[in-house]
Amino acid sequence: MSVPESGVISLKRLQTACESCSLFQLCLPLELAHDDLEELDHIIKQRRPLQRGEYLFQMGNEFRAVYAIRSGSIKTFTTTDGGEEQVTGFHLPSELVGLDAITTGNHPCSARALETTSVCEIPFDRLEELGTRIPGLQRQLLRIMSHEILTEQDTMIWLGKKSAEARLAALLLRFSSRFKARKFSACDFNLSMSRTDIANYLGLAVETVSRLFSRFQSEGLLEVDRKHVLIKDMEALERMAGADHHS
Amino acid sequence: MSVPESGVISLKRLQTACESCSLFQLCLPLELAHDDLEELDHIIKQRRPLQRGEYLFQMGNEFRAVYAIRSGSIKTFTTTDGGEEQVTGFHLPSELVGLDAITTGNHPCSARALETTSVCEIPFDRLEELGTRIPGLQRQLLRIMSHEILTEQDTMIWLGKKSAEARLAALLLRFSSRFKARKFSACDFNLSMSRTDIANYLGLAVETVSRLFSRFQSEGLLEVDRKHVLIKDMEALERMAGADHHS
DNA sequence: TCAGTTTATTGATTTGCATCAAGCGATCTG
DNA sequence: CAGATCGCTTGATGCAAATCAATAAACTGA
Repeated sequence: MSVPESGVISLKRLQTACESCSLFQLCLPLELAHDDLEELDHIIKQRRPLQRGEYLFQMGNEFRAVYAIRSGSIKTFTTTDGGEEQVTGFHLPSELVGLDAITTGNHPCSARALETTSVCEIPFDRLEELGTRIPGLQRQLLRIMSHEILTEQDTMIWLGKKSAEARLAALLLRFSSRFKARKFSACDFNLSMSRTDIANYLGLAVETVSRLFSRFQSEGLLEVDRKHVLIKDMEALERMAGADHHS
Repeated sequence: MSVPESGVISLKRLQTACESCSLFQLCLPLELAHDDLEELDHIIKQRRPLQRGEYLFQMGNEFRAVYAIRSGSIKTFTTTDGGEEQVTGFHLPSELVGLDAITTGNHPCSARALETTSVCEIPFDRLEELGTRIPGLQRQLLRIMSHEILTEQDTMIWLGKKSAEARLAALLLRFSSRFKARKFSACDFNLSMSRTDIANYLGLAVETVSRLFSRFQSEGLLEVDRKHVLIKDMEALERMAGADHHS
């Protein structure tokens, strides 16, 4: 299937996109009328796929659009004063990236492809305008943002209250449930990001993450092979992820 | 000034409220027309002030409204599986509480007054409906949520990458700039929350926070007396807050 | 295909902060 | 007003995870 560098995608293609979960987060729970769907289609642009390491946008760039991931994966990160990188999130197909830029008008973080990644661009001013005419769309946008706040609160708890093993277990479970939501296997998936990125996101050292993977494997909780993970004892992981730092 | 237990507040009162910064976050940047302001007024309800320790809402409660703080302060927190409390935020006058409940329809955290606190209740369904008619209002709502996401990303960086001293310094600076935004002194303010709450929020032990306050004072960075803080060397604090964990 | 680079793993050592312990002032209560 | 409880502070000790160090394995590109 050939994809134009940038241009309106057909309604048929949008529907296919929804089905293949790529626009799931914004469209599916909405049950949009045919006309609304067509309107939404007209403002969405398909972009040339990004190669591994390419930037979707960089910190400080002007905010014009949000992006729905169709396939592949993205990491977002900021660069601190000291030049250190802090990973703020991993983003999978169906999810929306860039919503944290609304207030400031500039992207507060950079977004980079972790593998070959295909995204749709949704100009924000047009989405906002469309939202005033399609109440369900506006509401869904608020929902998505509210959900993002929730996820981040969860992450804050990991970082503040949980041990290294609990954090990694929790992250793996989060991935698992996100894959499951897209009807993929919940136990068997690939990590497109490096150990360094995982460690960075979890506020740990690479060595610690590496050791934990080894330990989880030796304890029979899972199998890891490079980027591939196979969860063998989901319940044990859940117990581990739930445990508070000291208890 | 007597306040009805629950009822429509007058337009005049709403304007006063905006001026006194209590609805700042939602109204002020908006420059609403007189008619719009009146509409907004009709959906806002003044609630009886909360006493210290009283709940505004509890985790699991049905989500019906967001709350704008007029005076006082609120802490939000979740309770983990192990019964441990995790403070997720401190909320000052002019700020909105409860936006994280939109997705789920139930409050994911509890909100409790840290001191005598007066709030306005804004039924969410009516706010949403009003937003479809006043585009500026809808946009402001998105902005506020986006800003909340940003703040939390910041907090995640504190927890993941910063030393104990950097975290406390950063929190004090955040308070300082929030007070300043409300045209209060940026250097001289009261902390309505306990050391335990601060420690909890920052992912530290109470003892560590206490030691840090003592050290900051002995180094001449600030003066603390019970709940009162006077920042004496803002730049040193900024340097401290900016430093990465290892550098 | 082979040097050069990046990424992952494992071991030894250090350290920042939690934990344990004890004391003190303030507020509560019968 | 005495005893209990709570919030805060300070000191001594222990441990989880960072850091340092070394090697292996996997990519990179001429």
